[in-house]
Amino acid sequence: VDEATPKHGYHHGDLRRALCVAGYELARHGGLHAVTLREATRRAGVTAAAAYRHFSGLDDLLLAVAHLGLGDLARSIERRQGLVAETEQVPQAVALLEAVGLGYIDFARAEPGAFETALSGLATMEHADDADSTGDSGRTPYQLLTDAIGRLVAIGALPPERAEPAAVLCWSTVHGFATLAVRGPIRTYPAATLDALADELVRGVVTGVLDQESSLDQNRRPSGSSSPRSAS
Amino acid sequence: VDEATPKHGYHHGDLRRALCVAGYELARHGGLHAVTLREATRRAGVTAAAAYRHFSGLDDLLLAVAHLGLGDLARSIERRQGLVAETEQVPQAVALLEAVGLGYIDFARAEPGAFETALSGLATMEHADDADSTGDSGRTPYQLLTDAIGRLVAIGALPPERAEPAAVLCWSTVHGFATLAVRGPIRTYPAATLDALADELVRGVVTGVLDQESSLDQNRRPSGSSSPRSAS
DNA sequence: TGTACATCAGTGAACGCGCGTTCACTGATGTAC
DNA sequence: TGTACATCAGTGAACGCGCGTTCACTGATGTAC
Repeated sequence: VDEATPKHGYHHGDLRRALCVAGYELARHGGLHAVTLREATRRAGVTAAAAYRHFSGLDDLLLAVAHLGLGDLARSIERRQGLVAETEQVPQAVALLEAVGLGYIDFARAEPGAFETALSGLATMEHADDADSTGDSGRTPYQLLTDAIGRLVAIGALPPERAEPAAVLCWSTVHGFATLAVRGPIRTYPAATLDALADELVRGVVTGVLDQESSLDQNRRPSGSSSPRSAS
Repeated sequence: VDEATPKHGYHHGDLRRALCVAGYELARHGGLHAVTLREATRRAGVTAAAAYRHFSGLDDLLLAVAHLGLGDLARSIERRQGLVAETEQVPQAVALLEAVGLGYIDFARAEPGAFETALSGLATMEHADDADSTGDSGRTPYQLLTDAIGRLVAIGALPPERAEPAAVLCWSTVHGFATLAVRGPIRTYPAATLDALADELVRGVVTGVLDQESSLDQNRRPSGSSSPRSAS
């Protein structure tokens, strides 16, 4: 992800790459909305039409930019996981799952524009097998999440049929916090407060997911479990 | 929120209202991005410049549209709260808080475009005291949340100093799920599955928030509770 | 009650903007003989 | 090794688009006498 090194090989060298990087920079500073074919080509020192040699159109560039964001998100998670100390099997596996959530929140707070772009729904996160969308371990953010949960299943801390709902619940929780911390009402909180809240949130959801009693008996309470639809 | 009833009183009747409604309709069908001064005025059967008699510009209209969305969101929450059966103090208060989350998720799923617009950060949710942003009870979505939590505090189910973090955690969790259910990876899940997941999620977070043991001792585990910043 | 006037909501035309996309082109690169 | 040629990455000009915003205007409304 280094800039303005045109390493001439052919005409431009690797214009596709340069456009991706320029687009990603735009995303970082102005969010999804700021990523534009014309501005990306301008940054790359090239005519707008040149982009069409490497992308089918704007959407194609946006997708590539989103993949770059997912890669950085994966690296942010990997960094947190790298800090997990070795200990007994279960607590370590728990810590690795918590690191997924904490790294996710780190990235959203450090790079709100890139986060917004990566998670805007352009790249369907599960199927993002693009090389750019993986971290140093070669895994996408989603794979890092499912791997951490798979590990808990493997050591018997989570029943296999709970793996998928667990992934959804963890991801929802962390994603919501990240969103609110970036452009929601808690964006003005001091960083230390957000750190503490993030820790608590992540610990809470992981604990909840592993707690059989609260997660297995879905019909615990008789009050309406179906949903009234259509608002106003 | 009815359409095309110009109830002539002055020139147009109430053009400001008509433009809000037209803009809200655009938001419902196409999301924030689809709300445009020109299209809203077109829908209202009026020249684009006419909007400037009632709004200072596009942002002003967007804010008004977001407030309408918050109002519908509040009503969606109130609908869920209306279904809560009378029972003992604590379980009823718990059910009222859960209803906030469930109504929030209902609204996001039923009206994704309106949801996106209302929560896009235009209206700072806590300070949205506009009349349009309140439900039938005269309270905004945020007030409905803090009221439900305040009730738990009042009956001694939650220590007062936990009220604010509890609000943040509940909101984050529910908001994340709503986002992922609307345009995230679980948007393709069958409705019944999402219903079940939403129930589980909401119950889980409320339980977690009320569970003193997991929420009060913040330094339970020694592993890093500060945060490494800056990604990539 | 009727007329003159001030107000002001909505008009219609125009502005500049940046965008995505197209097209015939040019000129550097790599290849065939 | 040198020349002729095909390839194709990037050019530059142009297209139409819808947007937000401005401006002098008009004509209906409400008010003062």
